[in-house]
Amino acid sequence: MDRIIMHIDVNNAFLSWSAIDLLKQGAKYDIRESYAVIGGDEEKRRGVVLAKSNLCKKLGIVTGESLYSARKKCPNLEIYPPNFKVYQYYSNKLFELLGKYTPDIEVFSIDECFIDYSKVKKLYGDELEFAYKIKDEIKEKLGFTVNIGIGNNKLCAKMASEFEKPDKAHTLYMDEIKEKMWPLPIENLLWIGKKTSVKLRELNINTIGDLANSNPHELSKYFKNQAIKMIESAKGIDDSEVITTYVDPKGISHSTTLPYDYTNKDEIYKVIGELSEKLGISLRKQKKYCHVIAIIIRDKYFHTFSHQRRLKNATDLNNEIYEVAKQLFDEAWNKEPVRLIGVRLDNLTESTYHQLSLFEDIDLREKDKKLEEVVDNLKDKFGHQIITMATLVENKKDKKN
DNA sequence: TCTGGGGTCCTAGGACCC
DNA sequence: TCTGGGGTCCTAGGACCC
Repeated sequence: MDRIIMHIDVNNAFLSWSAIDLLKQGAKYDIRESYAVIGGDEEKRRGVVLAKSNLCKKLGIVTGESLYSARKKCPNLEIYPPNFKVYQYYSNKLFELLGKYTPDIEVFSIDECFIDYSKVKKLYGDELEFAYKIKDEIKEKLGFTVNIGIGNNKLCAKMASEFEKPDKAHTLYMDEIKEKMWPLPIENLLWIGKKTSVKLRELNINTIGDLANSNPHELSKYFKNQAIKMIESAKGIDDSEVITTYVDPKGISHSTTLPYDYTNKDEIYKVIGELSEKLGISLRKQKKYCHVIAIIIRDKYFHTFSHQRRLKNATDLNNEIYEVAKQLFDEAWNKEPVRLIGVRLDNLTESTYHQLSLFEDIDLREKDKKLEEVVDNLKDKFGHQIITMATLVENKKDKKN
């Protein structure tokens, strides 16, 4: 039997959710109806568009572009800061509402999910009617609009939700692919980004239909193994499952764009310390250990590179992460001023017994671990500012003196 | 006052082993 | 006295998604 999959996608999520929140706080008008974007702090050099209103979209403003460039397209642009607590609140509300109808939901991101409707069709009947009902219920109860796409697999459902926006439901069944998907420009196809679309257009493949009908052998010359997958996508083929259970992350990372380019090693170490500490806390919260630590550096020329190392012994301790990350930084740094610094933990595993290296002091390690657990608890109770790693405290002392 | 932050997956090349 | 070949693990980088 054919599967029926739904993709639910909040229209301009961050902007819509901020709009509702601002109205609640007594705002005079709805920023969804004006030339507004949600954007990062330009003073901190995080000035990019995170979400835009439909009016801004019409002016060609896209997510991810700099506010500087967005303002050129719209001189009176209104810029609002993101509020992630509010976003998480409305995201939860959305998934709660959907959860009343079926537990078979794959949360794909903060504002998107898939539903395997095949499993509940007997209960709720025709999928398109159901989609309309749900989207109206969301609008009425939560105050924002969604698009719903329906297809025989996740790919088609997601493609369908991208059709006309906002506040719409669309179908893209297998027998509608030719008519509804093939005329679209190649850029619209999922997994075909900027780089790939440029190459495809050079090969005179301009629409999704062109790609679907291209010669796999010929295309393999340019895209190797990816070619087959690309053509399958263009034909609307996708057998990936809706995954309704929680999937552990394979790695975690934190990174930060610095308020100005850093050249002083101690200043950079301090940031690495803060990032390591955050990572250590979330690692211990998840009861995980990491086997690989990486440092990510972006220099003032926007050149981004990384350096990683597999550990002999997996760790979940701030200080061990910090020490390795610092070392990796020293090995990788090209001495150019640093714009962004990041730390990433990979190859996460469930708590594994710690294999002691020959000269390691087991008591010392146990003490470290106990200490960090105590600190975690204190932070939960009193907030983050209360305790920082010894090195950070020392840095602060140095500054005072 | 140009260009966020957090992920996943894939590929290529080198090291190492049999 | 002229260079195998397959498999696995590891690292770096790139492309894509939200």
